[in-house]
Amino acid sequence: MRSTQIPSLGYALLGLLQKPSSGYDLRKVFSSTSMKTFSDSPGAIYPALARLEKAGLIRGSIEEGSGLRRRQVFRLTPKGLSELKQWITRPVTQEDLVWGQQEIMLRFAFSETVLSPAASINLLQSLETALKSYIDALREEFEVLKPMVPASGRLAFECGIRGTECLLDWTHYALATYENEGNRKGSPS
Amino acid sequence: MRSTQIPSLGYALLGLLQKPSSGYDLRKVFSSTSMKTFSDSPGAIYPALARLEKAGLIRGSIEEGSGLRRRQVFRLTPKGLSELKQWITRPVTQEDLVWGQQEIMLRFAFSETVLSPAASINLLQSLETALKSYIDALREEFEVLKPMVPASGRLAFECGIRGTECLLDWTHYALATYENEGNRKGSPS
DNA sequence: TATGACATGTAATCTGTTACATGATTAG
DNA sequence: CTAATCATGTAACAGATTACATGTCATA
Repeated sequence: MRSTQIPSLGYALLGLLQKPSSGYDLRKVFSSTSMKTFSDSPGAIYPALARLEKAGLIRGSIEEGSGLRRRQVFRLTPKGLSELKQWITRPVTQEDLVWGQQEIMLRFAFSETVLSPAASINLLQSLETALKSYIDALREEFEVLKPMVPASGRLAFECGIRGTECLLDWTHYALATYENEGNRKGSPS
Repeated sequence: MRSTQIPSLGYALLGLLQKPSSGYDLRKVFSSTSMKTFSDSPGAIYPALARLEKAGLIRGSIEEGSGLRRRQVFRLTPKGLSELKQWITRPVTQEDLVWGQQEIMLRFAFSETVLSPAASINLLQSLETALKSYIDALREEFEVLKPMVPASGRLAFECGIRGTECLLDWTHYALATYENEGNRKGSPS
């Protein structure tokens, strides 16, 4: 019951298309950088691009400049940019956390260039709020679960809690980083 | 290119079927506990159970005891138990880490009851090794990436590194826990 | 001119999601 | 008797994976 109609591969593509790219370029990003969580297979990317184009979020144009091979370069449309902005701006829900941090991080990674540092800070604050109540919920569930499971089960659950706490620490670190940057800009050099 | 033919829902079901359960019981586990990452929808679970039964890994039998409703209870077959053991015992690869910690934690959570505390310790040690080299790889990639991306991109990447380090800390904590338990059992009370 | 890398795509298949359908039992 | 809940499923569809197909260009 995710509130999204576009799967996260779609948003990853929209985000990367801030810089116009071909399908092949995008595949290389997925296979070479540590966005390997996304598939670099043509059978995933080309259909996804076709869907985005059909939805009017991107626009492909065949590039025939300097004796190159046929290469279709995709660009964000205004509609696509606005969809991307909405996705980033959306408040972080408990559901987002349950389902995984990956998509939240993707939103954050794109937030600064698609919108602004202020938007990044907003997203971090929203994440911080969601994390705090999520950690409380996990701790409560842990108390209930503790007597019912073997040591490995308890430890696995604790791993989840620790990971979430670690993410919360990171949001504080990230917010501090933005504050320092703001000060450096704001104060006379 | 995951080395698994059975999707992780299948293994989650096998693990839970250490205790014989109906499809409905299993759905309740997914919806009520924090295994919400798995779908609790009948359209996922019943077909998955049917596949496992077809593969000979579980066996369903209709329970007609005390005027109950029709209820099919599934049990692990010897083949299913052996498949489950193999899945847990498999060494942790870099691929497993890229794809997400979730499945590794599931393996660990089941390890103690399906196999033994010794198996849990083995899995932790395998995870530790994989994490160390993965963290090195991430750090290297970070150095390359750092000058090319905006602050939010750098921070998102750092979040990944920190999360992985946090997981490594947890493996040490978990190993220490098992050592203490071993001592308590081994030493005179 | 043949080989391999570039670039794009399609087809078969599998899994999961959503929504609906079925029947049995219990509570009011 | 009727409504709600238990328990099981199915059908239609979306998306990903794998493997294959196609054509272009560079180089040997």
